[in-house]
Amino acid sequence: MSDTRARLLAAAATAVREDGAAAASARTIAARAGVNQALVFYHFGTVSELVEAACGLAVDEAAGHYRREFAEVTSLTGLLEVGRALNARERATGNVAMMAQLMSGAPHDPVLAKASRYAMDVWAAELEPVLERLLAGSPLAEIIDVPGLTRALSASFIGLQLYEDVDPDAAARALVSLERLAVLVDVVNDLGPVTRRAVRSRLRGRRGSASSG
Amino acid sequence: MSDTRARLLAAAATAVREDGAAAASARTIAARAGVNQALVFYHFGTVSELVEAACGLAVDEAAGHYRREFAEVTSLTGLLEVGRALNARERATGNVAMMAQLMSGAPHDPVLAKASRYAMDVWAAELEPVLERLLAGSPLAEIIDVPGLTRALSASFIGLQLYEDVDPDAAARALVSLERLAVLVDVVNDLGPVTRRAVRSRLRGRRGSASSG
DNA sequence: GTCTATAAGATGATAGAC
DNA sequence: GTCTATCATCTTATAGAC
Repeated sequence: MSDTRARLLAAAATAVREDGAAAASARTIAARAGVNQALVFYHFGTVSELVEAACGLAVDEAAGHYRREFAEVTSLTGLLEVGRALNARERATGNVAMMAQLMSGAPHDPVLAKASRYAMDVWAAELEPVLERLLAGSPLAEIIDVPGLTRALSASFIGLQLYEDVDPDAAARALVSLERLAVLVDVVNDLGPVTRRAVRSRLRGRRGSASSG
Repeated sequence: MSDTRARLLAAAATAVREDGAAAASARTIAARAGVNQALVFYHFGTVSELVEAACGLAVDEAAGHYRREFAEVTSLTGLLEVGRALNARERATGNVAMMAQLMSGAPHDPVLAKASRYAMDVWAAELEPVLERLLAGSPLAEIIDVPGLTRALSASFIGLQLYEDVDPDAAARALVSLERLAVLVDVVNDLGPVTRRAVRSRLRGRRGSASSG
């Protein structure tokens, strides 16, 4: 890959992270890359397509880092700790902010919508099999839709990232409380036979009650 | 309040909802309001300040609608149903999309950050006392930080709103799976004395383990 | 309070020299 | 592949007529 292309891709990801999707123009990106503005259009056609390519690469790289760690997790508590480290690292690198910016542009830019969808799918593809494995055989398996929960978690972290720029203290507290909730799930998941049966029968009775009335 | 001011406020909220915060310029807002572009600056100083005022009003009005319903809720399942109706309605009116757009502009615009914080605080002020009341005396009260959970829920819905424009089917599934999780919390909350004690002791043993390990 | 006109600048995108 | 130059259009914001 040509040097200019690579520089533009790196600069575009940084621009989205630091300036936001709305301010990631051909000129600001090119300035970051140290190349001429017209090269954005020569190499990528439109600004959105450059951003799409750049964020796709960034997401691929980021998600790949955790494949091995995810594979080694054997409990929900363990997943929680990997998740905590992952979240801290990705926030520091700005990848979550990048995804949040991407998604905020999605409603009015089909190319950014496509890029956002790809990003969410990549992360979900990493997380989903882990959750599937950890919840197998649990009383929760009957009520929890793993693909759905995977997406809910991913989307929640996007929302929390945006909240962090709005009210850092409140966002940090919110994150901790989500982790507490995960501990609850873990506890229910690991109950002894008697308690387990009690919870299970209650879950059965309630299952879908929120949907049906 | 003058007619022009009111028209600009209504138009600004609509512009943020439908065009996105990035495209909500003085000209697009004024065009929606049917007034001259210069009046944005005469009445509100800057575009951001107009947007802030408009979204503040929209949030006040939206949150107020649910005060009575929230007050009448007596169970987590009941809260879930109010939440379901609330979510459906606010999505339809575009208020969640408006908040998401507001928050996406927050990192690079202090005025939008202030508006976002206000919006989150208004909703949290409605939801927090309800959760506090419903969880009082529950084994969960020991592990759940209600203010934190309130913010986590609010932020999660922002993330889910953004996800909806990216992948509607996946977002809908994610929402359902969050509701299922709420049923789990409700079940644990309503356990009989024996099961309750078992869960409680396990929660105690685990409490904070995610933080300390 | 509302308008026109305008300043000063940013934007996406293209043409054409090299 | 890279550059300069340019177009048409958009932006925030202000000055000043009415």
